[in-house]
Amino acid sequence: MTEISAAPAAPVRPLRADARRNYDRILAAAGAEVARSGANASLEEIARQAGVGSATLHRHFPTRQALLEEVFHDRVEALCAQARELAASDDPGEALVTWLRAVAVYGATTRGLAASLMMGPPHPPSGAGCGSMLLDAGGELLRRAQGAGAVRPETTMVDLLTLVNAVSLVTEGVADAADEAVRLVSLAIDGVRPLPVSGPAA
Amino acid sequence: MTEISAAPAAPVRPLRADARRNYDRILAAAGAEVARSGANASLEEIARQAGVGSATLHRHFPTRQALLEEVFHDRVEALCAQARELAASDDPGEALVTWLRAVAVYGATTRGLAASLMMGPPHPPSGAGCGSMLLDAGGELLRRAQGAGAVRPETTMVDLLTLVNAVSLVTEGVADAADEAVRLVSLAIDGVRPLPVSGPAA
DNA sequence: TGACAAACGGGGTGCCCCTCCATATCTTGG
DNA sequence: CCAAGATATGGAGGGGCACCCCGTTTGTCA
Repeated sequence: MTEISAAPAAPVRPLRADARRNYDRILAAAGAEVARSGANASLEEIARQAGVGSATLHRHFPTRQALLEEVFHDRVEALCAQARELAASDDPGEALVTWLRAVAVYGATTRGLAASLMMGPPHPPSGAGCGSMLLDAGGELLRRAQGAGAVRPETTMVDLLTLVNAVSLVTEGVADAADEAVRLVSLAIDGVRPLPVSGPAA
Repeated sequence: MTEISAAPAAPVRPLRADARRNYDRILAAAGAEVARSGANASLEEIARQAGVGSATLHRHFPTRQALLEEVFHDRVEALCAQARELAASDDPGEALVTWLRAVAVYGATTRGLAASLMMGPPHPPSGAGCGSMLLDAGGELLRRAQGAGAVRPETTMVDLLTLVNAVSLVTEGVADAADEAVRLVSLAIDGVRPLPVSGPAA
């Protein structure tokens, strides 16, 4: 988890040894710097801390988004793993809600993550980026929850994640970000109207 | 509404004529530029388009936030007016929801507004800024809705506006921003769980 | 109308993103 | 083991932006 694993899956040609070393250094520096300053951290500062020239950084990561994507890859993967675990739960409705809260907390406490997820193609993230990973992992949870009748059928994972991400984005950097995020997500999940005499999942 | 009205309420000394002219020009240019490029519009470009030096802009508006606050003042005031009208509705629950949707649409379609509202002091905006204005105006609606039993009593206006703002922020700039915003806000208001046989407001 | 407060804006500083290209470093076939 | 060629590097430079200093101009009012 703390180990930076390696370059992307199948680079047609393996990177030269020194190139790969720099790649990893940049990623490590970026992780630290983004944690400190958020998604707009200075790329030059990252290069400086990694001990490489700024050109090297730009060669490895053509866009800021590409860098962030890689920085957060492991953390997003962890969230996906959690989704897969929760998919085995015998209360699919609660499983989905639990996961959404977890995503919100992660996003609210991990500086830059939410912003990074919003950077890609407008909203339905397309490729194999972090957005799509979450979308896929969560999709399964949503399907099950809907199957169990715990969630309205017209709900989509895109909407849910957009909402959760919006909350993360807005609570990021606040003192008690995690609490705030959980509270807002819970509000959105439960709605603002009073529960009928006995709620569906009370 | 389209007229830029004047300098803030009570500047202890009235501005000199040329100063006031520049103030208004800057505000107009800022409105245009922010509409084009969002809350991060270049301040130098704004000064350029207003035909003033950048120092003049900084003298009138010490921070970006101060400028945005003034740019959006009228539009926020309009939303507050709408809130006051809606406060007379005989269905306080629906009135609140209607207003929240309106705020979301406004925020999603007015580039920079949502970002500007999030810039101030973390979340419970304090002073007499746009955030507080909305908070006050909406507070009345919320109180009535809660009085009518249409909204859970522990809900706060700060949370509601934060949520709505988050949605605006995230949908800003998307093609069908208004639709998207309304859909997400509605989702958050209604919650994700299926309605019981007959919903409270069906 | 003249003197003084008020306002102005050019230009400087420091930071940032991104690219070019002369140089240095790895890798591999002989 | 070594050279030739492919790869990778990073300093320097172009273009922008935010913000401030301070000599100059412009209203204002007695």
